[in-house]
Amino acid sequence: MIAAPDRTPLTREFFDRPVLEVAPDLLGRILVRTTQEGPIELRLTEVEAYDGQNDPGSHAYRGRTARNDVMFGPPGHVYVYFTYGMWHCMNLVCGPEGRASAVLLRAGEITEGAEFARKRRLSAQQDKELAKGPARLATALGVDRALDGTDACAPEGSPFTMLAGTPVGPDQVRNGPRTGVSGDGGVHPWRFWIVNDPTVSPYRAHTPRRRRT
DNA sequence: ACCGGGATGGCCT
DNA sequence: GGCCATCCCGGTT
Repeated sequence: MIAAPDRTPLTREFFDRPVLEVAPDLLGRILVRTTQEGPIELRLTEVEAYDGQNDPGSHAYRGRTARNDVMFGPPGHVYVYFTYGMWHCMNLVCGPEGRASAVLLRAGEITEGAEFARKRRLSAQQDKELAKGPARLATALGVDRALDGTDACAPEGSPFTMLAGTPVGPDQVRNGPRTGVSGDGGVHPWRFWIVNDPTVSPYRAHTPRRRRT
């Protein structure tokens, strides 16, 4: 018997904890993204922690700006950024307020509303690729800067709702260096994923862009 | 598995 | 002014 996922929304207190506690605890939880067409549900399988303090990899490392403003606000809200001229990625702000820590949502399994996600991810060959990678995840869920600052501790029917889902035990969690983070040298093993999950994105070390010829 | 190209905003000098 | 970015994709080996 497999217990049905718990559809109780996560409270703000859940996010008002140190980011290294929250990040692994998010694995197996369910993000509901309610779009115009209908709800899409994503079971989180891979995340990364970013701490606003003494973390050169964090967008908040050099202080508060218009772009990262939401990270400095209350926990449980969504920080969306735009990168590489093409992509959006989404984070969940953690506590305490003002510390500017956040969890990057790197991958997940679409458990509901895949028909809506497929329309945004036409290049995906299989459903397990729909949200395999942070920009793919944001694309599948129709997330852009317009949703920056949205509360994820909101009732179902709101743009975002985090549900308790089915947390995974410590034996199912693995961790390692963060992906694509410059200036980190892999010193922070702050990437967390569910062992052997097919939706987890492959590890890529950071490679500096070469100038266009 | 491993490349290279794509594209633009943010932030530092 | 100029670098580089919490990356993806398609082609090739």
